Amino acid sequence: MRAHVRTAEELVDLLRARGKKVTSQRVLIYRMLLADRSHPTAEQLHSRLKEQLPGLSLTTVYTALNDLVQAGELRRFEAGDGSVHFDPEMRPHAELVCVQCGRIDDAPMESSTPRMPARLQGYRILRRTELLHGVCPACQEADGATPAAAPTSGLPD
Amino acid sequence: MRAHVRTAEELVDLLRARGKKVTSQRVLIYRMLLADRSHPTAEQLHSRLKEQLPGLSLTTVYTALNDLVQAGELRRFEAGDGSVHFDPEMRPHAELVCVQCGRIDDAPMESSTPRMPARLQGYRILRRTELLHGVCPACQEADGATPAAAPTSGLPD
DNA sequence: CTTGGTGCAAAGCTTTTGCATATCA
DNA sequence: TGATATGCAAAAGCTTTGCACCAAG
Repeated sequence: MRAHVRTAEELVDLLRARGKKVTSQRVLIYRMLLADRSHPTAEQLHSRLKEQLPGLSLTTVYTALNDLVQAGELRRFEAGDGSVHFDPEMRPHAELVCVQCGRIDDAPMESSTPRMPARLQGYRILRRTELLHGVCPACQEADGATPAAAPTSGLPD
Repeated sequence: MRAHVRTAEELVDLLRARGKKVTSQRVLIYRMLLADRSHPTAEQLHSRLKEQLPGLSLTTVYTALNDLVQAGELRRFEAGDGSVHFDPEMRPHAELVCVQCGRIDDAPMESSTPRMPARLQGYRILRRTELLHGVCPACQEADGATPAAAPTSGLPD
């Protein structure tokens, strides 16, 4: 089993291997993706990329992203509020989604099992997505005065 | 902590308690929801309901569903392909999503923990959604001749 | 030169919104 | 009566599609 692409160079190889063309747009898009751990939406990615390549179209971003998802090099998930996000991290993990500000972090899925059975109730399981909705540290503070939410002392974790 | 609504009568009480009005549409919608374990989309629910109440509008279905979700009596989730589904089952469980036919089943989340920490990486966790994408039994058979996928003999389930 | 990619505009879907009317409390 | 719900049509937001042009192999 091949490891997942983690550098722009590997992405170029991947494109070639799939009979795709290495365009400046894709190199840029993929590079940005790999450098970005914020789980951007297509739209967010596009607006960031336009700073470097003003002519870049949203359509192009979509097709590039879709290609990568199909190639199994990019994870696509819906945050639960209708927004669609992309994550180049392919190792099993959960997504921490802040219901207030929309921020998303990866939760490395500690020792507690990445439990993904090969089969369950007759289904052949292919992949797993775990979303943990909650309130991020920053929003807890912003909510201010809620001492019960973010006390400095011992929490019933 | 109150148990979740499980009968149409309880739903009527819930409506009253929230200062809502008990309309024939809502009673019908809620009844249908409770009887349906197929994780319907708003559109599916609407088309089924129209058989009983031809005049029912999709808008009304949406508002009724949104109310229930807000009341914490209905779970809303995105299947991963853009479709949005509703599930009256509020006990913690995973969703088995067939990537071929779109069927969705609940996975009771056996003994293996409904592990939902109160906190994780500083986030205060409110709820958890687990999606298991795979191929359902029917589709495995339909894919036919794939003996490795759906043998008639002992499955390593 | 042949195939795939890009960019633009238009089409498609799903969900929400505005508003007049009907209904429940 | 007074407030909420309903239904319709229109608006919105996001993603895909059709097509002419461009660029990589």
